[in-house]
Amino acid sequence: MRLATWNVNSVRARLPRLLEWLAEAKPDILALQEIKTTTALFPSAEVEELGYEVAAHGDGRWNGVALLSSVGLEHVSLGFPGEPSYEGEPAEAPLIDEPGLRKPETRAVGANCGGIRVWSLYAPNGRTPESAHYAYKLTWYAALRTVLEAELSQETQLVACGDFNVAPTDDDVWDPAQFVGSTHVTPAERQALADLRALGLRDVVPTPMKGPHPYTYWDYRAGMFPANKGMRIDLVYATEAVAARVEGAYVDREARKGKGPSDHAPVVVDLS
DNA sequence: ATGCCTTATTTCATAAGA
Repeated sequence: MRLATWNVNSVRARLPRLLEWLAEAKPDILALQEIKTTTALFPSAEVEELGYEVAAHGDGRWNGVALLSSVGLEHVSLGFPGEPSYEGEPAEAPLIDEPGLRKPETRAVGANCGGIRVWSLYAPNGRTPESAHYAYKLTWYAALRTVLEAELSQETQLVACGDFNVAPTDDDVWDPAQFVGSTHVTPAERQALADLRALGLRDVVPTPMKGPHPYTYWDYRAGMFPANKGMRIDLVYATEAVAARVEGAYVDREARKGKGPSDHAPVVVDLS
């Protein structure tokens, strides 16, 4: 069974490349992030034509996640219980019934696929450590931890994957000196990842395919990809039972090349 | 080395990304 995760940076802008990649890589399960469209406008028909069932969770211009599966898609969760909403300024998100509370952003979708509980996750960016977005990021991680802990008491086969927007170690950024004072590398963010691993989840580190670092993201600007100045922020966190099934894992950096790529590459994991 | 930002929208400018 082949499972993959890919931040596509707009599923509609990326549709030709997504369809091409699906036909070529043939994942059984694909977790998508930053679909940047609504659930209704997700190109489900095109994907279903390739044999996938689709669970999409998007609310417009930002964020949005989806799960594609050719091995079943059951018990779909759009978001998760207790998922926080961004409560800082500006007040962009729609209000829900309770005064002052906004609707959670579309950052998580879960489903049971081929005997595995799978989550496609898009963690908040955080912007700067001083920002309300950063506090929200840590709150979101704490809520995610609570939900995964509950599910792990029931499930042995579970994968939480996606764009975590945190580089687990200094080896996971092209130049740690460039990231001093930035998000993605702070002790609190790395602790949030460590707290997830402490639940019994293992970081399935992919093979880079080029160079020593399995980066998954390269900024569009300034030739960062050709220079291989990247970050490893797209992660696959798997239970011990799933990790024991891993036959191989790699970063498909070919998908980052050419015309109209996402700024992230897919992470592909093969399971027995 | 596979190229020197890209996306959707409140569109010809802006906010956000990480």
